[in-house]
Amino acid sequence: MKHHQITIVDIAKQLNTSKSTVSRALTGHPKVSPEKRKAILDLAHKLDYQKNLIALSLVKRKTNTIGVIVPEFSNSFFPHVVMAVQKIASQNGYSVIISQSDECYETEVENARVMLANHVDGLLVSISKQTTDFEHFKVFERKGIPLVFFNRICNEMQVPKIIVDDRHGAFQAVEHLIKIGKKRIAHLAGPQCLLIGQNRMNGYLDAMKKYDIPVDEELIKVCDLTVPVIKDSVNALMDMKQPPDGLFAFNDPTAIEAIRVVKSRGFKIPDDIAIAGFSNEYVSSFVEPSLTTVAQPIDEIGRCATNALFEQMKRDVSEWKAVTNVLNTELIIRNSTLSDIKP
Amino acid sequence: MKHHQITIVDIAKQLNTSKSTVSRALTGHPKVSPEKRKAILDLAHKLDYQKNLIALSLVKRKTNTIGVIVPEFSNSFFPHVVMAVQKIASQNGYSVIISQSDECYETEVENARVMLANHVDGLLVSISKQTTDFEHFKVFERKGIPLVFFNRICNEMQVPKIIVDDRHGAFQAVEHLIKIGKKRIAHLAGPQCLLIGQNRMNGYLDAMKKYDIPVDEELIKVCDLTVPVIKDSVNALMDMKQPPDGLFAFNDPTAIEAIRVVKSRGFKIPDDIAIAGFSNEYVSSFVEPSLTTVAQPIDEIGRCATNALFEQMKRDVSEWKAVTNVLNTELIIRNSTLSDIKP
DNA sequence: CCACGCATAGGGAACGTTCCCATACTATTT
DNA sequence: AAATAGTATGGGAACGTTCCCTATGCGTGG
Repeated sequence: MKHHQITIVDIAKQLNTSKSTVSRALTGHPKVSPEKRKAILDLAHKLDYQKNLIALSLVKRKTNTIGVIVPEFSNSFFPHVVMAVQKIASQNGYSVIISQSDECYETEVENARVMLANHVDGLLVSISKQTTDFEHFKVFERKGIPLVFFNRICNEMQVPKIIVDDRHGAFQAVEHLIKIGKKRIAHLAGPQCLLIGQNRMNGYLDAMKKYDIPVDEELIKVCDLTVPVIKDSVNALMDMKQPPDGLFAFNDPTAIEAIRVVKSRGFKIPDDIAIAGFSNEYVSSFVEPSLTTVAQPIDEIGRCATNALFEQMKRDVSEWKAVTNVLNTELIIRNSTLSDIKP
Repeated sequence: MKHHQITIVDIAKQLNTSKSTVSRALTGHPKVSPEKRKAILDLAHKLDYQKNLIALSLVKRKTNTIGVIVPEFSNSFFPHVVMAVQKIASQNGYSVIISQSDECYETEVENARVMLANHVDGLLVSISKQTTDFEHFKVFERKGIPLVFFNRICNEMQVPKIIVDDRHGAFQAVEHLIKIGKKRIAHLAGPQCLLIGQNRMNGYLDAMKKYDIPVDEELIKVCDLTVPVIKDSVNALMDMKQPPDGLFAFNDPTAIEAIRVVKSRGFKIPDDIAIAGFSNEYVSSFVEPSLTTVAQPIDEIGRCATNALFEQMKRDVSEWKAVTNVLNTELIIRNSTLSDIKP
């Protein structure tokens, strides 16, 4: 015994009218007599009638759904961005389909395929650390589906991008390390295929250059964001004859892992080595010592990206804009770079 | 100039065949000649053909989508559960629509409405702290759409439920406080409309009873999970003539807030007051002192809930089961209840 | 009294797919 | 050689909605 869904045809039959009239009444079309409208609305309510958005999507060729592809949910950054996205989307009557690439290229391609098959009206993407080919996103452009990158962007595509000023943020963090008197400053760099990896490294180099500190290649370790590699890198740094007295990490999870290693080896933070991260994860204010970091305007990133997407969706393909929106970062100084700890 | 979507009809026309044959070739139906199949598959690939899942959903009356409604994403618990859900869903060829109620009843009702309109094939729910009426979920039962509650459940509905043994977990935490010698143990309780609020309170009472410690009503403060209320409650406790020497909090964020207040007033943890939480948030191992807490099997909750939902979806409405799956918790002892801190 | 305008209502195509049924053709069996 | 079985193919309904087009009925002005 199949469950029958109530449709406008059912309502029409019961009221001896046509599905056209019922449709008009339900969508608030003016040309329908008040009595009939009331009868239809009442019956619809009584029967728990729910418009079938699937059918509507088919005929309108528009799903009122946007997709979001992010690398992962394990840190606080992306869930918080998604929160902001969902808020704006639902204000505009849109649903959100979220998927995670798990930092894996193949999964990302599959995610994109699912988004396409589900006919999202627009897509927000922050790419995985493995992604270097963008064919799976270019399909969207060809099909006329707007795309907006945020945080981790694709440079070779002409679409709106929301990023923070990673280079300047990194510069600020390293400058701060220099200003508190550190000389040998190491950098745990992120994947260099990610633009943010390059930019944060460049910020590091900018600061070193500005203060005439020679860059020691040995002090720059490119990591892939996995715990074992971070551990090895930090151990290698601290094993040096002249270990670093300052450390700027690609992001907070990396910095926190570095803190763990450094502490377990008996070094004092920040006196032996001062450490700074990037992204101001929720957890960063809680670690011991609390982590100096570069904060990103998470809500604003989500809002800007979603708004940019909706703007794009309103426009015809021929009028698509490709502005890159660079948001400001803020250096947050905490105990991992402050020697006089207040209670 | 509208963007035209490639359909099976386009492919059929180009190859002088019918849409039926194209459909068969694309779905892997056996009765199609090898040459024709190859020609169709090749052309489909060449044209970037993407099956329209919307049309498919309409004809199959099945969307291959499940919905998830959670209270919020601001802590790590729900995002991690959602990760597990998505993993299993995508393994089964299902997409996931996620929405947050923001702990607000009205938003939850709206979320449920959207899920219904999008015709999800099943729904996973953890209710908001305000929810006491369940009409918006009962509609799903009436429409034959399976529903599974997890973590924060609805007792009055006969559907599968995945919970942890909150009562026993709370008991373990409080027993631990008693065993390390604490006598005046306070409880920062959660909303009593939530079953987990009641159960954790009961676990607290169980432990007190077992060890013949009289319960002082003044030591039980019901909170609503907002920071100001937690602060006030903790301050009130510490202002008492005889302040508590142990504290069991409804969840980790509450416990962490309590740690902040207690520390800022100059009390020593755990010597003056030992503190335990519930849920083992990611952040809890990083706070100073690290927090003793009751861990929930996050992945398992997500997996069990999703599997239960898929089981239910396979069955006819008349054969729906309503088993409640109670998962075990684990007490994790950290420095907030350990006086001899190792380096 | 008839033509006309206007308001309301109904019929039916369209959206893109699947799947049942019918048809045409080929191969097998008696 | 004819009947039969089987195979590949095409036609068309169905899913639930919107919206264009047409029909009906009514009142009004010439």
